[in-house]
Amino acid sequence: MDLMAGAKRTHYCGDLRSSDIGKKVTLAGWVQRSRDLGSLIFVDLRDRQGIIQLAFDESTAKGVFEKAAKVRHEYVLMATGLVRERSSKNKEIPTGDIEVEVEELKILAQSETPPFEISEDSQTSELIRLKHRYLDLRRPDLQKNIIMRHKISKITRDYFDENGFIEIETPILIRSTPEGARDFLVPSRIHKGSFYALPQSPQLYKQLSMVAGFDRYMQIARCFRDEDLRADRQPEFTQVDLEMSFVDIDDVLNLVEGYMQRVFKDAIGLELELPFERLTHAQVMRRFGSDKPDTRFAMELYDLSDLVKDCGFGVFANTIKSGGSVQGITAKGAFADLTRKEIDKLTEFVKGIGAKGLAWVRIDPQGNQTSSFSKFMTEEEMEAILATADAGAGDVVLIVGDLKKSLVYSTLGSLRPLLAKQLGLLDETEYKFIWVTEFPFFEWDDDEEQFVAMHHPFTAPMDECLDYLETDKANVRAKAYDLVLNGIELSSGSIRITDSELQKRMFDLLGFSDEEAQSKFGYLLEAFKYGAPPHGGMGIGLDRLIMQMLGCESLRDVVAYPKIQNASEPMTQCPAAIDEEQLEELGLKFNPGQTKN
RNA sequence: GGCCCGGUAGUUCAGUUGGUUAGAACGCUAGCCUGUCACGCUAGAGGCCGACGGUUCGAGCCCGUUCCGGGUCGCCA
Repeated sequence: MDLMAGAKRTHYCGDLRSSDIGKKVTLAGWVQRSRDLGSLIFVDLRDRQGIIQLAFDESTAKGVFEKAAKVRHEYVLMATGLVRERSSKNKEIPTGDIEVEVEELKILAQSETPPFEISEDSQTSELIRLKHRYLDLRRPDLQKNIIMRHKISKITRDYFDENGFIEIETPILIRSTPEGARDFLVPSRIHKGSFYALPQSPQLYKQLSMVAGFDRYMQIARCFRDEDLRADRQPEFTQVDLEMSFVDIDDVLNLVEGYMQRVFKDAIGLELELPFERLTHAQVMRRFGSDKPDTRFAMELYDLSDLVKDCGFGVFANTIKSGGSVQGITAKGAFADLTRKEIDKLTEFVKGIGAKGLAWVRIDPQGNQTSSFSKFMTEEEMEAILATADAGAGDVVLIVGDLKKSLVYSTLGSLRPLLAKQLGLLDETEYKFIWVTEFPFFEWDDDEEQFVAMHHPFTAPMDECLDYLETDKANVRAKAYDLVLNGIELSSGSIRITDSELQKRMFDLLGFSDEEAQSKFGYLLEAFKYGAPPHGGMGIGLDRLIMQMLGCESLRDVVAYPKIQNASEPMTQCPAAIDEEQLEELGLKFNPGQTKN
């Protein structure tokens, strides 16, 4: 049976308007809802553009009317008829002034009752929706997101094309590199016992493409990381990956700013002001306690170490005497919100992330103080603290001290966004970008008790740090930069090392022997022997960007077929066991004793 | 791996100090209905109260274990 015999769709349901009145149209779509009034039937037909009302009444041919009466949720229909003005209009929908007086009706497919209603703002649990993602994706909000994603991808390609970039597809089956996140591995059938890895990013290939002379490369690249999931972290994700030759930091930053401006304007009609604020890593840490601060609100950190070093409160004084740090933030006007009980919750929170505790001062609207530590302090000392804290009536001061300055930062840095959310300081419609530059080159690793590379080993140090790479590791800064949007790390990049002498120094510093460097990155080092242009680039998290632009809470709302928290996909139930024969063919044996880690 | 929250009709939820036959709304089925648009009215079907074990005369409710989902910390150069 040829269901479509002779029929061609002429319009999308959601595109019809009053201007189409009198036209004969053929529509195809899914039944959103039908209202059977006896000898009058209305069917709301939905396609990706929207909904139109089909009308069946006494003038409808009998066979057609009876077919309309049989229609149920999510049946697939093709309807032909005349667009006419409605006798009673519906102001709620764009097509509410018109309807289609149906002459011919085909039921192209029936549908079982769906497990959940296909509607905007679904209240149904995500698991049930993901098991039937093809139904979930019929919902207008997800349709909108996925279509917007398409649009953003197109704008992205257009922008980079216009700026002379060439899209190059890099391999998905690549060599595993031991650095960074855990690799997804793919066993080789031909080379038994050997494995491909899925790329965490096209990093090395894009650098090789610079050596190859492509000069400006970009790719909308799928990347893979075998790490635990979060609301903003999927095991496979998409990156706008780019690399440019003959550039320094500013060139990359300027280009990416231009991209952001373009994509926000063309996709959601928002004009971003350039340039974005550029702050060094040291500056953002000192001011916000985080390398990806949300700068839509202030609540900046201040250092109380000098003020409390001789004070009567032993916790503070001893911390400073032992070389630690005491710092605070002030929640302006938070007296009513931050009750004792709420502060207790915050204390639990900070203990959960490693802090010893939380000292606090609450000032009521009349100016009366209550505090967790004032009984140990003189009046002058308290006054000095409140002056630095810029705290007055109605404010709450929160103070953290620790031997490790980094812990003080991370605690207050985590407290800031939490408080901002709780106190309603966040403007959901605001987009605040900042560049964080000059990341430290090395990071102190408590476990290994040594400095380790914070970035991949080809990241170039800042020029002025070249003199003391070996002698003052803590102060070596990299030509590495992040773009942060509303407290979310959107993208990350660097200028790379292309000088073989410098590269050798870096490997020495990072504890790579020549042999190790050769065996891990030999092909890149070899390539660099044949004329490597200076280059640098960036990877922009496309999923996160879209998520932010659309105001979504989870990546799953902007990825068509996402994984859930345990890294599986409920619809296809992957990952799944494979046949014995498949294992055998790969020369693999499953060891059930090692299923738990 | 740790911590927090959740799991009761198809869906979203309520369920009192532990006490007869576990409810509501929407959805579904059938009938009626000429301007609905969350149509209306009438009737009906639909439950392993996540699973296992324990306490008890009696468990949706209390205890233990476990499974599943969400968030988060670790992790993510």
